[in-house]
Amino acid sequence: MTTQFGTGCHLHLIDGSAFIFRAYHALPPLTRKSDGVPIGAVAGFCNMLHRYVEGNTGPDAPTHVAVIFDKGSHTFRNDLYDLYKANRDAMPEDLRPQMPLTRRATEAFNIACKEIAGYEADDIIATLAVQAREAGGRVTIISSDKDLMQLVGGGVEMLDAMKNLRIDVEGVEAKFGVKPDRVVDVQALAGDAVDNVPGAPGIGIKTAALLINEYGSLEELLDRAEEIKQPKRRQSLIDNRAQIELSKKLVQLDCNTPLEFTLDDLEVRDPDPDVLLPFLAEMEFRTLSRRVAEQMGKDAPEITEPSPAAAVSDAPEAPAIDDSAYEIVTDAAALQTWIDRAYARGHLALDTETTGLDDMTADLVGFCLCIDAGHACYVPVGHKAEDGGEGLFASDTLAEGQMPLQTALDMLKPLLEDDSILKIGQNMKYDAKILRRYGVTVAPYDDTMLISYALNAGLHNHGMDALSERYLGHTPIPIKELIGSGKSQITFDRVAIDKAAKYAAEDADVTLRLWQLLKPRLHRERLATIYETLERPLSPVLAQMEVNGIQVDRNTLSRMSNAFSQKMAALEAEIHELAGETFNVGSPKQLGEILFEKMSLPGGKKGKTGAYATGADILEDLATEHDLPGRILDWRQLSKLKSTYTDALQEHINPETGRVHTSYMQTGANTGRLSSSDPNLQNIPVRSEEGRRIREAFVAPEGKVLLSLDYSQIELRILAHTAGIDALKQAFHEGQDIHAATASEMFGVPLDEMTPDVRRQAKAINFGVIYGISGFGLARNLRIPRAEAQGFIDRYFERFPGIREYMDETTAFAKENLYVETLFGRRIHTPEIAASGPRAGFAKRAAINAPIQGTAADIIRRAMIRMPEAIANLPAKMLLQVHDELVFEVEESAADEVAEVARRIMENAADPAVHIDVPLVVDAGKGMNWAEAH
DNA sequence: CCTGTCACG
DNA sequence: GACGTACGTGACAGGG
Repeated sequence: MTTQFGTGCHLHLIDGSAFIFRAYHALPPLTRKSDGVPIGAVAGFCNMLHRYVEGNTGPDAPTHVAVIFDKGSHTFRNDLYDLYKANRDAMPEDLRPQMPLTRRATEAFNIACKEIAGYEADDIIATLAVQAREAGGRVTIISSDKDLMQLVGGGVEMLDAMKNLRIDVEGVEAKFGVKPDRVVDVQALAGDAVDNVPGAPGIGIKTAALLINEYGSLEELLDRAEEIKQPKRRQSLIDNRAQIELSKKLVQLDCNTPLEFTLDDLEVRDPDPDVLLPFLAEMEFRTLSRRVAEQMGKDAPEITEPSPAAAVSDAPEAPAIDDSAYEIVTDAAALQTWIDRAYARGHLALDTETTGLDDMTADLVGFCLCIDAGHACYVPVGHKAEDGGEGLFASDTLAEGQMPLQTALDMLKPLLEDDSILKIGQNMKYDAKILRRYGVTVAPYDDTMLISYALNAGLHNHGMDALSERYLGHTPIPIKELIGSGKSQITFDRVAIDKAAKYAAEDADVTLRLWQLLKPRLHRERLATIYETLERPLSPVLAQMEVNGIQVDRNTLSRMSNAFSQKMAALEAEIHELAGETFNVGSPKQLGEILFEKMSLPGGKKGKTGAYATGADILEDLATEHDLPGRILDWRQLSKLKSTYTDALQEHINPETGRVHTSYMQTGANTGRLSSSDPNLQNIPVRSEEGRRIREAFVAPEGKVLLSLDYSQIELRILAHTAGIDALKQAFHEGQDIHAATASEMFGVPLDEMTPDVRRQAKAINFGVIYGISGFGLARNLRIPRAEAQGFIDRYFERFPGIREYMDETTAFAKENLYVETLFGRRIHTPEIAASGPRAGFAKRAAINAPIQGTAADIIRRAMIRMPEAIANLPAKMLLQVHDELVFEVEESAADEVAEVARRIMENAADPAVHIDVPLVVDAGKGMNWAEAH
């Protein structure tokens, strides 16, 4: 029995997003008990819907109702104005996964649930409201969004559900000073900070209303702007005409949204207990389930309390990992089935297969999707036909039985970019960068590697094979079985499709299972905040930095290589002369024999392998005995610079971009530091004059400069704060030279009488403290007798007793918990702390160092995560991170402004999560190259 | 593949 | 009382 919508009908239109955000902010971050999935917003949303349904009685009750949602963040307004809503904060990470659940909740309450890609909920509401009004019905829009006020009148009203306040034509006039049909004109003039609608500068709602009422309409006003008496207003309108007209287009709701349903489809329906109660049970809403069941005269559904044992078990039952349910997708219809399944589920595991390991150059060979454990599909798109040949003779034509690449991309793109669909990957930065090159921006995504790192840094590696073996008891197919290794290695596009499919599908399957297992642990182990604030959001930032790359001048490097070659040849001749024979200068073994056997120099010590140690410290000691060790040191320095830097860096210049693109490993260091490889741009020389010149090859393009900002003494500042050392804190507050201040405090030398040597010793002690000082280590570093070094340490602890306390407390904490924590709560596991013997010493020092190094790492991560938004409207790119330094490439004219913006972000990066008792100071430099900027 | 060496923070 | 020690990384060359 359906009623044709018309006179006497009453349509309720609920602004779904407003409900969700209200629910999200009203409730604490609740999680579902059984698996830790965040569920607070869904709970609030359901309560609001329930209360709403309950209140719908009496003569004013709706005959038709719909909840309208936004879909995706990109709408036609973004095409009009790319900054539209650009100042909105990103959706909180724990809210994203709840979005699809709110749709399911609406359907469970048997309320029509509508959204249309590319349109805001407001446009759909506008279209429906106009249709209903034209059909002679009444409309109530349940929202307090002022953008909807333009719709009020002629039977359309708004209802602020929270304040239970009806807004009619008079209400709109009270708010905007004009009738609803002129609201857009006022908004166009006044602009809107929330939505980033520009409007006319200097004109607010009051003035706008005044002008519109005087001239009748915005168009009339703009045409007759010259007549305005107030010079400021007149000028603003004349100067900003285009911007005002654009603003009007942005605030004007679209009443002609293409709808695939009619008003009749929105008729009020009673909830079906067999749908609603199971849903509430699935969400584990105990109170609401009971209440709803009671009202419906049904038994409350059973919600089992997860047993504590189940909560800590790492291996829930899942189907065995085998390839029986892996499917090769070769046509659009089959792919669409998988895409539909992903939409229904709200998440999917994704894996890409490519021709290589370098995500800047590798080509796509196939995609893999997994939605339920054990069920995965492989979509081959780039496999080459077999023809028996290899290398030059290998076929370049595509193999049969694949989807056209572009078709697959076009179909997958909306899914992979959909805000409400979570993508899951293992090391997703790689896949995201590959897909980015094909025009697909994967978001939002979870990364099992990063989840594992947040949970278990220090316990094990976070590669897929290690995780699969440890948590699933399954050894994935080694890639070597497909592509071989060494000289005969082939690229993935030469692998037969059926074999590739098994490998790829297994990877996606394993990834999904790991996610199902590890993700809930984040909440259970109270590490969700670490993952959500320090890991997940950093990944796309790093991806962008890697894509940016840094320009490296090949000629500079090449010239340096030649110069090094010549000097090395001269040194080599000299070395052979001094040794009395020719030998391989680069062989420590041969060198040791020459120094300690042939020449019988003192101090020859053999290591584990029976070879003499010939490290720099030993050669430096020997340099007083003979000329040879010094020449070896010089040769080694040049050899290092040439092989690792001036030669190798040239090989890393990307031919397409002319730049060097490093790869950052987010899980590379246990403490939270990043590591950099291929090439490592975190160890470019700087300490020696000769080495520093290599930084001259890192340049800015014409018209731009490099900007380098680095934290000054960040680890010592963190130590002063965490250990609560008042003398050090005060020194930092007063901006003193911290090493000199330490020396003064320790040795009683007034600051103005400080000698460089005493300061140097204090500096070594300060570093020693951060590393977990030992008399032996300090003695070796300072080249002083061990007793003397121990004396320094004793005196240091006497002057700063808080440091010893910090060390004792930290090691005690580590022994108790087998991990230590940064100020932000990042956990670094220290299982070795329980060991005995020399290993315990290592573990103890690592445990002392980790919270300090790790807190510094957390701080710069926070700065990096905030940086893209801070510099979004500046001509600047963030290129590199070197632990306490960030390097930017900036248009010359904006360099100083960017420096100040970035400095502010870096200096305040700990706030508001942690208040550091000591100011964080950032030094900035700029120049044509990295040497000048640093 | 492992070890020694050395570049960085 | 002896032992071996500064913390965290990655790249390269030599040598088995």
